[in-house]
Amino acid sequence: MTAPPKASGHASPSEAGAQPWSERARTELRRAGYRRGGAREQLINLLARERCALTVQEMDGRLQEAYRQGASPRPVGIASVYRGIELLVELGLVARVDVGDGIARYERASVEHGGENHDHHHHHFICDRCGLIVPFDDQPLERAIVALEDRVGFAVSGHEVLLHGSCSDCRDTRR
Amino acid sequence: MTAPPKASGHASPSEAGAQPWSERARTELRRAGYRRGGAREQLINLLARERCALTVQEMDGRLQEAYRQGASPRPVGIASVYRGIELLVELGLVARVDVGDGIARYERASVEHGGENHDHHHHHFICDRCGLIVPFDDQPLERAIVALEDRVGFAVSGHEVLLHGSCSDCRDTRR
DNA sequence: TTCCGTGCAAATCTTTTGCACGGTC
DNA sequence: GACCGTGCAAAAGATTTGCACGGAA
Repeated sequence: MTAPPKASGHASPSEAGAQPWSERARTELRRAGYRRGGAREQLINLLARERCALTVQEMDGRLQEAYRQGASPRPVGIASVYRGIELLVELGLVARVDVGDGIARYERASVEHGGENHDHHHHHFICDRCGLIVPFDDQPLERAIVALEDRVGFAVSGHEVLLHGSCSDCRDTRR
Repeated sequence: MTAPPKASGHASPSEAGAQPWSERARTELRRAGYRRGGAREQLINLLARERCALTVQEMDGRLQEAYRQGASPRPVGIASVYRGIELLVELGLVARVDVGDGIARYERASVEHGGENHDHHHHHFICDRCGLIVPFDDQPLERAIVALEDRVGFAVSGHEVLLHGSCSDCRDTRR
């Protein structure tokens, strides 16, 4: 857990309009009292570009490559990736997804507050044989979960559904 | 992935009757060609006793304590816990649950084949503030997932639902 | 000018692997 | 008697932390 520097403004999430995720992320960071920095900025841009979950290794790899191609003045350290991700998760801007292989993955969180602007809310199917991860969404499932959230005695802030099994390729190739 | 020693019998799951989980586990292990061993046996008994997810550290701690109290001739090494768990997961007898703190948890898997004997199938609510894990089950949710499983183009062998949020204690104690 | 954000390297923690011995089949 | 299962210790990864410097406010 990180201690916010000084937290100048109010802490409630902004109106969460139809603005792109990267804008929302920058706004929330500033609102929470964080300064702007090069590594964090590159991380946001990277996550904004991706739809589905990435590992820290993958993020680091892409940032290294961007550096090699002259896109940034200095290399982004992997520690900064971890620190940036941790912060974004704390602020609810990024969701962590554990598919069961012991490596954490992260993707931008969709806006869930108003119910509108589900800017790509989805869940994951995992092939336990080859590791393939396929995103999917399903409205009936979402409805069932929302209904359930009201019934349980907790303040639910997010949910995650994982389907494990075999993808079509692996099913055919019966080992 | 572990290579089965010799795999004497057929590999399909047994009829999965109303027998206790520990019995089923021992049967499946034998059926898959594995021998019986002290550490594995103690691990099965431990998991059979627990309803919800345990970390490897927790399992190891309880086995150490059992040893100190003379319940076993020699201490169970943590490597054997990892190896035993891996095997049980492979055979579908144990399910891995990742709640998002980077530490793997394991609990016995319920029988899902016939639909009967759901011997404690459940999902988890996680308090992201204090780490509390609360199991819950919900029939409408299960129905939605089963319906979805038929619709996706994969062979789904299991599913997991995680609700993140704040438990009543943490919600009251607004930090 | 102050204090935060960052890169680098070391430290920590979880999980895996190598090896030799004792037990199961 | 052959080969598997296990404990111990070392190794391998993933993630976190300490520290000094450059940049944002």
